[in-house]
Amino acid sequence: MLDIKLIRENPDKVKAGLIAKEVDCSKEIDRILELDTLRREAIYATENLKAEQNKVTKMIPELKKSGQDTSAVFAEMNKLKDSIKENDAKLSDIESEYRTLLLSLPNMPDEDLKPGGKENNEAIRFFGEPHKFGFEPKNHVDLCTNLGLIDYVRGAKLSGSGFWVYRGLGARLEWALLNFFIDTHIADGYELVLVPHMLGYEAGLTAGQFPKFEEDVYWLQSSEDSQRRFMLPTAETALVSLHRDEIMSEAELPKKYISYTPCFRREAGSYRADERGMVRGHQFNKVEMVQYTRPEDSDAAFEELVTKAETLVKKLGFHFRTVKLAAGDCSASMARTYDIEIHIPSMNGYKEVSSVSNAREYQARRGNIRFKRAESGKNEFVHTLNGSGLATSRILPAIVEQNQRADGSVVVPEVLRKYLGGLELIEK
RNA sequence: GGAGAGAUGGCUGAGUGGUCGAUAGCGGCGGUCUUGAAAACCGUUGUCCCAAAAGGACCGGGGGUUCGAAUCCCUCUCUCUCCGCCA
Repeated sequence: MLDIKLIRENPDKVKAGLIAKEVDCSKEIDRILELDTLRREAIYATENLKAEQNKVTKMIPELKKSGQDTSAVFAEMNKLKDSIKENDAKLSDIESEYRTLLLSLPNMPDEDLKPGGKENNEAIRFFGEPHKFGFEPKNHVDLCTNLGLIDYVRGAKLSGSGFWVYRGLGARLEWALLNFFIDTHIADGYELVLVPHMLGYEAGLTAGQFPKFEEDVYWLQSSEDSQRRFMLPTAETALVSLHRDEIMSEAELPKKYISYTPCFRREAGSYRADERGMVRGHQFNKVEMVQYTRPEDSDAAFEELVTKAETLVKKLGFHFRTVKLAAGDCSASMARTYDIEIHIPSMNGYKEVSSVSNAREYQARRGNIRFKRAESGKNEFVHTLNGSGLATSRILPAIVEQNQRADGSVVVPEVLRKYLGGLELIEK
């Protein structure tokens, strides 16, 4: 959620910022400004009436005590009550439209981002070189199937397309990756948190998925609306709500969390020929990193998260590039995002394996997540940041493709061997 | 699943219709005393709306009764206890 003061004082700047993000919210913003004025007028009117009511209410016991006739006062109060009710109703209409619109606005992009979409993304760092093969490399679907690591057919049998089954060494390799990630993060001082995989509406609202993207997640049916839950699309949704409606002390910041969860996404209509196999499923495993920081610390935290993700990719032996996303390619809630992409031979290009973002105050405002500044005693919104560290569903195919040998066997990355009983080679 | 009891400020816990935004204790902060600390004593200490003052709102959420609600009624959510069931 954006700060209404910013919108009020600088509507053109906000409009321009969102246009850089390729979202034209000018109409919404104009309406928000109208509603903001109406809202404040209504508050003023209602509060004056309430003040009057409070004043008279205080006098009534004394009038009664002194035996005076109170019926005229009561009649007057009834009239007051009616107009208060009327005004309150008007105010609540205004506020509900106001709030809905305000919640629908995306975050403002950082000023140093290039405007526009994907085409303006900018690779800012490279590490290593794309792997070269002395033979015709196979794609990960064939490799995984031949080696018995992934069972695509039975995945589809169980749950339809977009699902797969990890089997045997494939399952163990997946688990080894998760363990490697988790151990690395713990060593870096992050707290491991295991969260529910089904979340209530408020969590989605805070993270910024709702109200706009309610259709992107899987909802669980329930007869009671208040009990309605969805399967989390990323652990970020849970971790960002961990401190919702809390005021933290300045000393406990930054909060550094990691969580492993499966992630559930509908991915409606997004299949493409080059996204076979495990690149875009409805369920995948991910270790997510989230930080809550003071505003002045979030840039450094962002760099820390990017570096952490890069280090994991590096340790697995991948060539990668880090891409600074243009404003329009950052997701709605985020002020800035860097993607880390690795080269997957069969996809003949780079695929995102981690996405690190700074939401700045956007999520904190939605979820009312604050900290008390020690010096001033004032409450301020925290900044929230998140990053994948990492999603396995693209790492495993990448490992298999990049580490394949001519005979179809796959070399296990060194950092994973200790999780696989020292296994060095996966072969048939 | 059945029966019952609760939800009050950072915590504990009073308050059952009229200066109650709320008694008290603990904790926190500031001070006195002390070489320093502890103890003791004194003071202070919630959040939000509004540019601010004035004012208003907030005693789990929502609704109602009343001139007036933390207090009465309805409803939802959550917590606890007992029984049953399951792991």
